[in-house]
Amino acid sequence: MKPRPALWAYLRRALRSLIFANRIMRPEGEIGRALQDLARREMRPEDEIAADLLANAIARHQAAQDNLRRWHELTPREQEVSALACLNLTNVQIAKCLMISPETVKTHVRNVLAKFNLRSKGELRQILGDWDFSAWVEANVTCKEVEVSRSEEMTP
Amino acid sequence: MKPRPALWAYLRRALRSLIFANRIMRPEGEIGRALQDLARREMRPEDEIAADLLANAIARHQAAQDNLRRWHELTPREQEVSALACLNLTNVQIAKCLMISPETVKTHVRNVLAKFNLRSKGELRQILGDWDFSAWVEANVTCKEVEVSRSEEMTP
DNA sequence: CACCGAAGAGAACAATTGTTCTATTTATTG
DNA sequence: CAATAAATAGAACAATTGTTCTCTTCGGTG
Repeated sequence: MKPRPALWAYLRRALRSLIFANRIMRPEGEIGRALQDLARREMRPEDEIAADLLANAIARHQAAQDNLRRWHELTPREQEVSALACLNLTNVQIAKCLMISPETVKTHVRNVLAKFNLRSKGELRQILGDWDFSAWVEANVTCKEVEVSRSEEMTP
Repeated sequence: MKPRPALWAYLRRALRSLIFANRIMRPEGEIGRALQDLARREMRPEDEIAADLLANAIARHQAAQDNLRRWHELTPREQEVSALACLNLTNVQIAKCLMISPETVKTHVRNVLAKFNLRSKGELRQILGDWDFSAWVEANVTCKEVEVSRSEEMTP
C-alpha cells in the first residue's frame, strides 16, 4: 500500500526541514552560535529572531534587486556616472574619468537622483550600497581615476 | 533504561529543527514563498540561500549593534549632533535646534566622523542607517526643527 | 594654586555638491 | 524633410559640507 501523496509530501518536507535546520541552526556553526547569543541578549526564542532576520534580509535583498533593475533602466551615461559615484568618486574625479566637465557630471547626477527620487549622491550610495560596481566599471568604463578595490558586496 | 544524553539532545534538536523550519520555510508563508522565488531565480537551493541571507543579516545586525555602542561612547553634544544628522538635518538646521552656530555643528560633526573613521555625514548616515533616532531626539533634544516621522528602523 | 586634557564653541577658507538654466546632438515619427 | 523628445554637454549661481585653526570652560590631578 503506497503512502498517500499528502503524507509523502509531509515526510519529504520534514526531511528537508531537518537537513536545513541542521545546517543552519547547529550550535557549533557560526549562525547557530550567533543566534544563541542574540537569543540570550534579546531574550527571545532563536527561531523568532531567525525569522525576523530572514524576513528583513529578504526584504532588503528584494529592494536591492529592484534598485539594480532601475539602475539598468538609466541611460548609458547615467549608469556610468552613478556607478562611479557609488565608488565614492567626487564629481571632479568622475569628470576626469569620463573626459567631460564637472558641470556635466552634475547634470547626470541630477537626472539620476530625479529618476530614483533621491536628494543627494549620499542617498544614491545608500540604496545601491549593496552592489559592488568596481568590476562593472572596470569592464565598461575606460578610466584611470578609479582605484579598484573589491568588496564583499554583490556584483551587479 | 534512559536514553543516553547525546541521543536525547539529538532528538530535542531534531524536534526544534522541525518546528523552526516548519515555521520559517512553509511555502504558504511569506518567507517560504520568497525563498522559492529566489531559489528559482538564482538557481540555488533554498536552504543555501537562506543560510547566506541569514549569515549576512546577522553580520549586519552585529555591525549595527557595534555602531550603536560606539555612538553611545560619544560626548553628549556629539550624540545630539549625529542623531540629528541621521535624521537628515543640514548643519544649519542642527545649529538652530541646538542654539549654536553652524560652525560649531561642523566641529562636532568633524569629531564624530573622526571617531568613526568616516569621511562624510553621508557615511555616518549609512552606518547608523538602521537606527531610528527620532524617538531619542524627541526624548533628549528640545528642538522644533525636527519633523518627527517614525520609520521601521530599530530604535536605539 | 597651576597645569593639562577633554569638551564645547566658533570663524575663515576651501571643497564639494545641488539647482536652474542653456545649447547641441541624435534617433524617431509623421 | 521638419518636428519632437531624449540624451549629452556645459555654465553660473547657490547651498552645504569639509578642513584647519583658535578660544574658552570645566573637571581632574599634582
